[in-house]
Amino acid sequence: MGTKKGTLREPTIKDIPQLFNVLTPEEQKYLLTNHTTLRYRKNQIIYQEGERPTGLLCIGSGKVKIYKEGMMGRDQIVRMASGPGFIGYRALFAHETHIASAVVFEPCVIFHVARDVIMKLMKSNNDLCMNIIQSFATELGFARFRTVSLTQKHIRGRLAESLLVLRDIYGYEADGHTLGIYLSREDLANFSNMTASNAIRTLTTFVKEKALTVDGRIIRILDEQKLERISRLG
Amino acid sequence: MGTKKGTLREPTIKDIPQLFNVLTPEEQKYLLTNHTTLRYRKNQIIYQEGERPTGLLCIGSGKVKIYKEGMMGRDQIVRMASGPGFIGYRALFAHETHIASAVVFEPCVIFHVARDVIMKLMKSNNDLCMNIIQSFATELGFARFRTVSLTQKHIRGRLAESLLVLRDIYGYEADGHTLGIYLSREDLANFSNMTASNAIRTLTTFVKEKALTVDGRIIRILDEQKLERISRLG
DNA sequence: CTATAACTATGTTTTAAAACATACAAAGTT
DNA sequence: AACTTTGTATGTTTTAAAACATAGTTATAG
Repeated sequence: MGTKKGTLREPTIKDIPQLFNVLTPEEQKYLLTNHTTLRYRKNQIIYQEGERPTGLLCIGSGKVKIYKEGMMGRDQIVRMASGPGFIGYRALFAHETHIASAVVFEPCVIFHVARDVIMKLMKSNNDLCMNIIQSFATELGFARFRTVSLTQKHIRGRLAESLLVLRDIYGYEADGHTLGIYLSREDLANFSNMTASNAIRTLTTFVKEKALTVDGRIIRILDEQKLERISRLG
Repeated sequence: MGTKKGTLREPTIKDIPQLFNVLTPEEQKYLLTNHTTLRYRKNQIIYQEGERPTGLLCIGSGKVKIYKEGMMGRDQIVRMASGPGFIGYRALFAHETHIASAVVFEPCVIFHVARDVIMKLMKSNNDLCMNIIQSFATELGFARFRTVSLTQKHIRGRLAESLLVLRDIYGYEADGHTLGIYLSREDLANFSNMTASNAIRTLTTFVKEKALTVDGRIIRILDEQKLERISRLG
């Protein structure tokens, strides 16, 4: 659950099991000499809406925010990602431009596997295809689930659910209560389909109801059951 | 564009190009003897939320509504499908239960390819994998796009967009104006994230604005430009 | 062929959430 | 240190959409 892993040693592409572990020794060798390692710092843009993907991107470590620009400059965060996993692969495989932007939230090590290289590997290795299919299936399921929540739940329910989703993705810090991601109120709002004002207000009421405590961007969840109840009924 | 195709002759699994055309003659033979053809009539349930998928389903002909149950029995139509294409494959490849239900909207011929059969074909045929990946990529893109629309656009914009999406999927009848799908006001509402009352009301205003005419479930689009404008700005 | 249910239509009321308006605190710059 | 920017907090107003109410209309079943 912790987020320390990346601080111990820099990850390599071997740390992306859904990519590396299914390859034959031969293919592994090929991949090792045919990828690049990119390092990003906070707020750097990995790719932007409208750009053409050049290959498969794999998060080795770090945290990434993926968002779409909505009406009147109101962003919608469609996904918060962390390693190990793929980003930007939808556009790659749909042969389209990116429909969302990816920006670094916490320093990242990212591996870039050029289109031809990943295609060649996929041609020779079915398990890799199946893993990519699995990623798609999971992500599409999550997208469906969230669409219903974001369109039908009320503000309290949306925010409570978002906090629980963030817990599922990033877990807690060592104390077992502090959310492992430190979003601004605005990002939290953009992840929960509401305005920043309402995110702030609603967080405040959650604090009053003793479901959590807040200290700047540090959110400590005190009562998961209560949040789950709010998420379900709100 | 037309919807007549199915009435001329009953489709076979050969009419699912993304499945059949990429197979070797050998594999085609195997598939031909290892699938079942299912016929459904209006309102029949193909699968339901919570059920476990048993194989890949391909729409040969007909129209299918795929929806998720939301809060307080309010359904959300996540997709309107027609042949040739896959349905229910997300759950199959995610190894999960269905997260949405599929119900027949217009009489369907559907091909069922058992899990083991499709898996075997995918193991031996990469182009098939790539086609399935392509389906996922397209559908995920659509889901993302719709999430932003359904959460951020106002009622008029959502309804206008939904009508244009339905046009893209089902096209027009021979007259070049009549939408090729006849949804109830409630279905239209469930596809546009609004209540039936608001779908009715908003349709009425579109008629007054001469963007379309309505006769029961028959919708004739008169001014696509106007709808596009409403979709963009609303 | 009536009865019952499902669908469509429209007016009225209520409510949730956005928009707007300040204000204060923290962080970063010059 | 003074200044600017950015993020957080709260109160007030406005508005979009839901909820509610009622009624006509069309299907469908007994």
